[in-house]
Order: sequence, then structure tokens, then C-alpha cells
Amino acid sequence: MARPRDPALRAARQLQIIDAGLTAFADHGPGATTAQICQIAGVSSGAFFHHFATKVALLVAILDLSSTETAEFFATQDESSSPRASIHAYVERSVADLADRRAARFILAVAAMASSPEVAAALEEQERTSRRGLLDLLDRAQAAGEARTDLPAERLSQWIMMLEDGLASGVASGHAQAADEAALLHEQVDALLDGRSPPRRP
Amino acid sequence: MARPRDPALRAARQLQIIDAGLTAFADHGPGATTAQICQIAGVSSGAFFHHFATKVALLVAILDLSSTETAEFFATQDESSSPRASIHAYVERSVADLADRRAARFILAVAAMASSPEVAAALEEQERTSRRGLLDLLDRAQAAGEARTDLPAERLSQWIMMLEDGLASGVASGHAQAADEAALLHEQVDALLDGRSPPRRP
Amino acid sequence: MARPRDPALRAARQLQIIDAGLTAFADHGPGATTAQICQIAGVSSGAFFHHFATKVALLVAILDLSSTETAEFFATQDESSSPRASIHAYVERSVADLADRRAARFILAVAAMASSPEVAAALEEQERTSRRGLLDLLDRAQAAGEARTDLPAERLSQWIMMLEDGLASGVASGHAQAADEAALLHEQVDALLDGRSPPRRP
Amino acid sequence: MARPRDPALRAARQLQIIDAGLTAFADHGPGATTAQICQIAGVSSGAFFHHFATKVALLVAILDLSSTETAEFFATQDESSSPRASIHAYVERSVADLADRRAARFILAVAAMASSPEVAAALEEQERTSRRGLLDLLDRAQAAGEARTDLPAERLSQWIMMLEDGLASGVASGHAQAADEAALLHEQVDALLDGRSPPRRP
DNA sequence: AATGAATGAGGATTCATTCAT
DNA sequence: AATGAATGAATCCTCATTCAT
Repeated sequence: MARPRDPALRAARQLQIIDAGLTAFADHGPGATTAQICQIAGVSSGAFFHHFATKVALLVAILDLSSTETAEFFATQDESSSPRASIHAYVERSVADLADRRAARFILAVAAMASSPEVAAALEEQERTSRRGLLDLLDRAQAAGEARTDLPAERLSQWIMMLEDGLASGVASGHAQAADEAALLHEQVDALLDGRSPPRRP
Repeated sequence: MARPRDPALRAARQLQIIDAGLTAFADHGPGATTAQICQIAGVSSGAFFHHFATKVALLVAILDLSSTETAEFFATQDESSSPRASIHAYVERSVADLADRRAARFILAVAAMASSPEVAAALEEQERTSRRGLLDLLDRAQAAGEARTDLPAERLSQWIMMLEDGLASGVASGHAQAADEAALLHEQVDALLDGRSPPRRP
Repeated sequence: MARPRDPALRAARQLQIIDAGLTAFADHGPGATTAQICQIAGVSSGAFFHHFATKVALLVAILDLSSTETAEFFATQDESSSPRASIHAYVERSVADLADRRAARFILAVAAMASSPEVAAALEEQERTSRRGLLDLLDRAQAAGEARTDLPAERLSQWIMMLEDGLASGVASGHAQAADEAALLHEQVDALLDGRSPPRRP
Repeated sequence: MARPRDPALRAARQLQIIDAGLTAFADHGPGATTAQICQIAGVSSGAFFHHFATKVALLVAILDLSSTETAEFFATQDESSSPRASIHAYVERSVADLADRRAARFILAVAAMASSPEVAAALEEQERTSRRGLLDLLDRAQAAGEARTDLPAERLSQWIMMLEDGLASGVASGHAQAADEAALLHEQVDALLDGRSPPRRP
């Protein structure tokens, strides 16, 4: 009876809602309401809940999408190229993300929702994905003499992610533009990976 | 004879509520309820609203308190000491703040509430206070040859704050401990202020 | 195919709430609660606010409905008939309204809420509608020699409305019955329109 | 220990609060808060409740004061003078009251609070006082041939009070000024007392 | 699949009143 | 007598979610 409708249409509608959610959460923080999301997406509340069981489920879907994309990024990194170059490619990708100020604001909004276990889990998964990918690159970088070895790869990966978050915060507040700060971000990452050790001065 | 009600008691009660607010927002994000705050503070809802007109007013009071403390910090910095040392003292102070994980979580929670104009204003004021203080130190550092001059002091101050925010994010998520990362944070600040220029190469 | 939700049903539900509001305000004055209104109407609070944004909005809707009915009354008055007869028809209509003691009590309740700007505006509009209609009739009555001309039509219309309000007050307090006082009300209006001077003489 | 303070001072303070209550209820209707009353009176909430057990008690006190004044008015009416003149004196006194627009608004506000039994009782007492006084005058007027006898004195007194209320309503809404309408009010009372039938003149 | 009306628990805030000082 | 802080029940309103159509 109920024929499954065109799955492509279904996916398109879901993306439409996901995008609306991104906008709504970026604009209104955790206080974004389903009504706002529906309005932005141009769908009825009925349609919304037809596609996502709860508001949190939408949030999780957005985060999962982001995790997937991150995983895909790492998967496409050529294993033969320099791991340090891949790390910078990762950073570049973050900057590109943050070029959309919505993204920066969304990150902040979601971080503040981590008190919900489901959100915390999705957030953790996202973080794990990045960490896993970075850890692999950092291990290889250290092995190849492309990164300092006086610090464990775990801490380096943690700091790379914190540098990203710092920039996200600056972009979200409107005091920084991702593109303008890209160079300095790469510089900071370089400083992190090289360490201060070599006294830069005769 | 109209005895003025003890202002010290009044202030004490307000601090009690402020502290409860800090805890509640840290624990539950923007979704912290006045009921939770009241319970933590051990006061009735009536008492709460006797001291703070709205929930947002409490938030603003917390932020204003923080701004004041920051301003006081800068005021007590000895003008005769090295500006660069003062900058590191500022950073150290941030780390000390973030040693209380509540503080880190609170920062995230509030950042996500910037969609409220009042919160945004208080947040902006807080940012301005830090920026003003740092700008002054950075100007002097640049003049004294203690900081790179190829970047305007504005950007350097922005990055110092973003480095702080990055650490706050890591602490909030539970993946970093402020004390453990203090050294690396100072290193990152050093790298920022010195620039990469002198390539370490044999 | 998006069926437009039955607008008739929607209007019916709104009238149901409007009627409940009339009852609640009549019974409890301005202190009528939304909970009481909901209970009388047999709807949930959610449904209430689905139809009326605020309690005051309901009040305004009731007043607007009344304004509309008054305007319709004046519109249906035959231009060819005697203006004085129309004035009495207007008065008769008021009496019919006040036969429902709810109406009288409601009028008092709302008058006491005029401190709210929105209510004041709706009340003003209602008053203006009656005034406009009466003014037109009185102008024509004066031109036709059917009403005294030693007083401006404005004042006469004001007094007709005040006579109505006086009766409303008596009915609301339970000391008068609209139907019983109809004759005297018409008499008072006649006295008003004729003035005391010209003793009606054959 | 607790010496009863100067009773005159006490009475003065109570009048101060009563006047503030009059203003507050006039300005804000039944929604007037004790806080507003206290502020207008310039006393603390503690002082307020020291003098009046509840907010309603204040209201009742105001109404009782008014009843007393009305009773005093009737008491001072010279028994030897024409009852009809006394009726007009009564009306004149009402007009003088309504010259203060506060009074008109207060009347409306209180009428809307009649859902409270205590208020209703005080209101009833006030009404009874006027009615009793008028009834006596009307009885004598009828006996003296100064008022129509085709209607019972009860109804005539009811109508006089309704005419007053009508004017009060007009004054409260700002569409009428008591002083300006005095003459017409007397006219209306005359019309009421004479009836339309007997052309009063040989 | 979609619509939007309906639900009702939950939350911020108000305010009359009490009470320690 | 006076003060004003504290109380908490009551109220308006929000919003995620359900459901009949």
C-alpha cells in the first residue's frame, strides 16, 4: 500500500531540514525551536517529525554527517604523501568549514548542548573521528621525523583540535574571519609540531 | 530609624546565587533552569528574583563580575615589569581560571547564548576588557622589541584570546586539563609573539 | 496534496474559546485565568495559545468581534427610515445585548483592563464604531428636525453611550434587568434628544 | 513596651496609603500591586501590611470611607428643604467626585473586582447607603408631588445611580469631563423624575 | 508522506504576604 | 512601628511531540 517514495526525494528533503537546522542552531543557539527549523526548511512540523524522531535526532544527524565527511577526508588522504602535509590539509579543510560563519556558531551551539547524553555521544564520535585520523597522521609524522617526539601524538592531536576550536570561537563571535587567519593557524600548528626547542636566535 | 539592611549580607547572598548560577550553567548549559539555580543556591525562587530581575540578568552579573576581575588584573600589572611577562601572567591567570572545569563549561554555555542581546553585550564587554588590556601590553611589547611587529597588535591579541578559547573548549569537553596544558599554551603564545621567521634549520 | 485545514472548523474552535472567554471574564473579572478559560472552552492550554497568542489577544478578539457586529448593525440600518427610529433600534440592540448578564459584567471587566494599551485600543475602536454610527444618525436626525440642535451631535452620542453604560453597570451589579429597564432607557434617550425645553405639546 | 504611638499619626499614615491605593487602582485597575501602592505611598511593604491586613482590606477601607462620606452627606441634608433639591445636591456631589478622574477610574476598577466576596460586600454597602438616602428623598418627593408616582421610588433611585455610573464610565474613558456634563446630568435626572407624559406646565 | 491542530508538562516570573531584625 | 528580604503558590506562556485527516 504505502509505496516507499522516491528515496532520492526523501534524502533531499532530509538535507533540506538538516540545512535548516544548521541555520537555526547557528542563529538561535540551543534555543532554536523545531518551529523555527520547520519554517526555515519550509516544511510542516508533521513532515519534520516524519523525518527525524526528535529534535535531538536532527542534531545527531548533522553531527554524524559531519563525522562521515571527516572520515571520508581522512580516507582520501594519499597514504604516499607526507603526513605533515596531510595534517595541514586537514587544517585547511577546517578553515574552509569555518569560512561559513554558520558553521562556527553551530559548533558553539552544539558544544553547549553536550549535557544531553545523545548529543554528547555524537559529539564524542565526531571528536574521535578527527582524533583517530590525526593520531594516525601524527604517528607517521613522528616516525618520519616530521614532528617533535617529546610529546605523545595524543596531545598534539588534542592541541590541533583546540587550535581549531579557538579559531571557531573567534569566527563565531565575529572578531575573526577564517580565511584571514588561515596562515596564522598553519603557523601555530607548525610551532606546535616543531616545538620551541631550537632557540631561534644565535 | 530606618536601618539600612546590611549591604554585606545582601552582597553575600548575591554571590551565593552567582556561584550557583555558574554551577548550573556549567552543568546544564543554557538549559539550566531557575529552579536548579535556586536549589543549588539554597534559596527560594522569590529570593532569586528579589536579587536578579531575570535569569539573563544573573548571567550578565556573572559576566560583569568576570569583566571587573579582568580589569583589576590589568590594573595591578606593574607598569615597570616586562610587558611580555605581563602577557604570560595574563595567560597564567586564564589557565588558573580554567583549572575549575566549571569555568570552561560555563564559557561554552554562555557563548551559545549570545543570541540574546543582553548576553551578547556582556560578552562583548568582557572581550573588550581583555582586548584592551592585551592591546596595551602588546603595543608596549612591540615597542620594546619583545614581540613581532609584522602583525598588528590587534591580531596578536585576538589570537591570544582564541588560544585561550581553544583550551577552554578542550577542558570543557574533558579531553584536557588546564594545568597539564599550561606549558604548551605558553609555548603557543611564545610562538605567536615571535613568529616563525627564524627557520630552525642547521 | 496539501489539504487546507478546514477553516470553518478553525473558526468554530475560535468562537468556542471566545465564548468561554466571555464567560470567564464576566465571572471572574480581569482575574480570569487562561486555565479557567480553557476549562470552560474544553480545550487544552496548548490549543488556546494555538488560536490566540496571549490572553489579551483573546480579549481583543472579543472586542473586535463586537465592533464588527456593531458596524454591521449600522450598515443594515435602512437609510430611508427615520434616523430617530434607527437610534432607538440601536438602543434596543444594546438592551438585547445586556439581557445576557454576562455581557454587562464583561463590559465592566474589560473597562477595568484599559490600562493595557492593546485593550485600550480595542476598546477605543469599539467606542469609535458606535460613535461614528450614532453621529451619522444624529446628524441626520438634527437635519430632519428629529433631535434638538442646541447641543452638538457629538455630545448627544456620548450621552447615549453613557446611558447604555449606566444600564450595563446596573445589570452587572444585579440590581437591574435589561428587559425591565428598556422602556425607561428609551424614555431617557427621548428626553436627551428632545431636551427639556420644548414641552411636547399637541 | 509597645506604646501605642500617636493615633493621629497612625490615621495620617493610613490616609496616605488609602490615597495611594486610590491612585494605584485608578491607574492600573485591579492589577494594581501592593508594591505599586507602597511606592506611591512612600512606605515599605512591612508598613503597608502593618496598617492593612490584606490588599483587599485596603480596598474595603476605601469603599467604607466613601460609604461613610455618603452617609454623612445624607445626614447633613436639611430635612426642611425640598427633597428634590436634595436629590440634585446629591447629583452635584457625584459630579464633584467625578471631577477627579481618578475617582471615575477607581469606580470602574473596583466594580470589576466584585468577584471577590469582600469587595462585593463593601460595594453593596456603598450602594445600599446611596440607595437608602435616595429612597428616603424620593419617597418624600413623591409624597410632596415633586416626583412622578407611576414608578416606585426603588426604580427611580436605581436609575439615578445608573445615570451616575454612566457618567463615571464616560469620564473614566476620557471622553467626558464631569463638570461639562453636570447640566445634562441634572436634565436627565429631571426627565427621570418628571416622566415624559404630563407636560409639566399648566 | 504531509499537514497543522492539539496536547500538556515544564519553565520563567509575579506578587501577596510573612517574618527576623 | 518600620524595614525589606524571603517565601512559594499561582499564572502565563513555550515548545517538543502526537495524531486525525
